[in-house]
Amino acid sequence: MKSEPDAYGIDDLARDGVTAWWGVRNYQARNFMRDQMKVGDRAFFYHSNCKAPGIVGIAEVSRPAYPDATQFDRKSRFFDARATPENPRWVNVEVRLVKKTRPVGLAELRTHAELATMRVLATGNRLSITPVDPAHWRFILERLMGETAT
DNA sequence: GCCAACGTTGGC
DNA sequence: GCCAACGTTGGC
Repeated sequence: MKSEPDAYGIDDLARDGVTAWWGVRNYQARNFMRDQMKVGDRAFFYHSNCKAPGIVGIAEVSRPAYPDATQFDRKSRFFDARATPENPRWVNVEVRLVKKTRPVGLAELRTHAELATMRVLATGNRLSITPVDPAHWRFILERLMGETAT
């Protein structure tokens, strides 16, 4: 899950403990939240569009997809006139911080052939949420972070 | 700040 | 349904 640290970084999540992943306005990313992300699923927290892009922590889904309130808020930049409470268009999940990790930078990720097919590393990838292959998950956790995969 | 890549919009 | 134009993302 990508976030710009200037907007909401790992330290914000460390402070809040739990946060709603609102503001996603991309259909593919929405569908991942709506159709695939289950409570207890884990995710890498990735800092994007910043000086040192990369993975900085691990988060866990704490609430499944539900309508994103900002789509109904006329004052929000995420307002969507086509969305109604009866027919919401956008959803968000909630995630909690599992732990901060050492930063595993994008450049470092790219050096590992084992991770070459990671979606988040694909050229031109702009999706804020991408699935992580279990083998990639384990590799990063065990080999790059020195954690025990669960 | 630049620019490549991508998703969305809207004219036709 | 095609596709050009546009806006956004995000690494560098």
